Amino acid sequence: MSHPDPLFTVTQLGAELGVTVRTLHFYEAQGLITPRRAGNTRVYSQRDRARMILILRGKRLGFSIKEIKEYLELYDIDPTHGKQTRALLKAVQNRIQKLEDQRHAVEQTLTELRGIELQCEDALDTMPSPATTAKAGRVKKTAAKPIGRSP
Amino acid sequence: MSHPDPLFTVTQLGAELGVTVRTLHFYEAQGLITPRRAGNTRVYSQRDRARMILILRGKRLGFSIKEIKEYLELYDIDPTHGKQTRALLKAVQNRIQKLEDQRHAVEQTLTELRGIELQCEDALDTMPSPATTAKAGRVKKTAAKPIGRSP
DNA sequence: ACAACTCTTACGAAGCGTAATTGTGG
DNA sequence: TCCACAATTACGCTTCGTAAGAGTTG
Repeated sequence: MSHPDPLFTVTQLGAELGVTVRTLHFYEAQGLITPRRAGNTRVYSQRDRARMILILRGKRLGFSIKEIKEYLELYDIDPTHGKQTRALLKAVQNRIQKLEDQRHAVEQTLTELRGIELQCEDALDTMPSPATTAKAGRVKKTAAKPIGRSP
Repeated sequence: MSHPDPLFTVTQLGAELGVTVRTLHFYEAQGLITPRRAGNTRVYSQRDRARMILILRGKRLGFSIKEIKEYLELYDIDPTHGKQTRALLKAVQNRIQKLEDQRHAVEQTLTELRGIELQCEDALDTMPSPATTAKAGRVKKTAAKPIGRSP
């Protein structure tokens, strides 16, 4: 019962959580955490640390600072955590939808990029080598056009 | 032979390419396009239009303005388009790598989000309904805790 | 005196959106 | 005179990184 509430300095908490001091300051300025002060110096409690962990998790999952803040505010106010859970569920489902869309976009872009990759390689094959202006065997004359015409 | 080089105004070109006037101005400020001027008014040529199409394609594929600019500069200078093609190939391969990484991250995040989604639904089931403080049958008492413990 | 922190203030970056204000041709 | 479009200037948004300058504590 000697340490019911260990405290941290910015640098300590930052090091423990793997974020910079600037980040802690920033989240505070955004109203996500409100460490107490010893005079002018910030002092972080366990509760601040816990909130930071929630915040960082939210970030990993792609939520914005604003979204995370709203969530935390619900969390603070609603004692049953009912509205809070429902809000979170909605947010999570929205996020899932966005990520699935994004996955589609990534797939499409990858496909297109691989096409261009092939065109480039093909063009380089059908081209005299950098210093060897004419010597190597040019094999196939398939029109190269690296970019710009196709789609 | 009446129209060897049709010209456009900002609004016209913007409409045709599906971008705003602001975008055209911005790309010009970034040095990607340099339309001529009729007095003070911008006049876009076919060449400008062609460059814009290249630019927009680059954007679709996720390249930055700076990358696109470098590419266009090579394209302007190198007559054989050799260095240009090799540079493009590298850039494309880098981009492919990044997108594959991103795809991985998206998959992971989706998995985690679906887990949280289930936890939320579960918690809401195991919880008295919003106004019906106690009446419905609470079935399973699986610890709910929507977020925060199971990093 | 110096190292090691801490604090505050503020510009930078990416890619335009969104005014706000001022022409200008018809 | 009024409309429609053109131009310039510049702040806003997001999430911190990166100084810069100043104070403190041991």
